[in-house]
Amino acid sequence: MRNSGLAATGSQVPKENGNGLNRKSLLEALESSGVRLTAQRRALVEELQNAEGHLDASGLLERARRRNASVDRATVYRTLDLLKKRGLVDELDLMHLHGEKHYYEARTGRDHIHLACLSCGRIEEVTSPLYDELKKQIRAVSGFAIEVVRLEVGGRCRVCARKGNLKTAKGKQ
Amino acid sequence: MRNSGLAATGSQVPKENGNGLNRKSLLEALESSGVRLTAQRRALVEELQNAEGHLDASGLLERARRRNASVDRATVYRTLDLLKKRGLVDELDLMHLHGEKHYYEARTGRDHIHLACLSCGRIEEVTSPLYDELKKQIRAVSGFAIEVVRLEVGGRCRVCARKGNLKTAKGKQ
DNA sequence: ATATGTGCAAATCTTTTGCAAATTC
DNA sequence: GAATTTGCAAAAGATTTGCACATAT
Repeated sequence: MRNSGLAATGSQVPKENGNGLNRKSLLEALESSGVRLTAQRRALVEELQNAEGHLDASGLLERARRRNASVDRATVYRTLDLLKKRGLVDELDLMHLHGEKHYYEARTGRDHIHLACLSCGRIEEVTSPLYDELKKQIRAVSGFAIEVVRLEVGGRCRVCARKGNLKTAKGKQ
Repeated sequence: MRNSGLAATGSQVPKENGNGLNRKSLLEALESSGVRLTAQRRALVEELQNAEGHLDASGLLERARRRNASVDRATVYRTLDLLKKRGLVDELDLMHLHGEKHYYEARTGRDHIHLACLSCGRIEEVTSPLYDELKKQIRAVSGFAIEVVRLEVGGRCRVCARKGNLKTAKGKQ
């Protein structure tokens, strides 16, 4: 079970941006498909791209407002829509650990699995060849043309499991 | 890739209730863990158990009201909370095909994957040994004590993919 | 008698929408 | 100048909460 190809990274750490696994940046992907962006939208896309970890709409709004205080949340949602329609971001719930909001992340690397600790709220990410294989199998057997896949796990992280922590992370962040 | 152990069922068909794969009913699970239910809650649990396919909160409310017209939605949500806390239901989003509501299903069988067709809205379910293996691997490598897992796929079903259908299922149901 | 569950109404939270003004092509 | 984008305010949709009353132990 060791050395299975599965790789894990904590999410407090900046996302690996530009290592061998990654494809294009969001901006590159948009431009190369002929989408013209306003300055406003470019700024939003950049913030999302540069974010460490997962951003929700209001987090993205907050960051965008540091550049331009007059950005409105409607613009954030409309820009996220644009990215979603093009399959450039993944939309996550992180097991509703912090209410109903959605989290977004640039889809510029390899698909990964999100693990949410129900005790401490920590989010971990893992990739696995088995995951890719499973997707292939689903495609083959169901005939589905897969466009998005989301695998989320809830439980207790190694540390909390050892401490015997209760589930308490459900409070608002 | 054939005969891989992966099994698929369309969700218009009643859930397999009582075949070899299933564990206990929700009621059995609750009673055997010493939970006492009011008539109201028992009715809700039964409706959820008997539902074909996936129910959202208002669907559950509607069914419950056929028995007792005075049930309130708050009671539905409170009962669902009870079940969630005990890990007896799975909470799904079905790729937000119909807005932000959640869908619930009794967790009395084997974990399965949900495939949502973004064109026609059809939901299919598949199980796969690979899925179980992947969960085992995640557990082994991350150290997570896994309590819930949710794998959702969005795309176009075999029929819509063949027809070249566009994505249109996003309208409210 | 004490604790728990229920209905009702209001509140909350996130996301979406209509519209007029501003910006872009 | 026609089409798209923006901010603002209001609306919408799902879920949660406070509270007085009802039910259960």
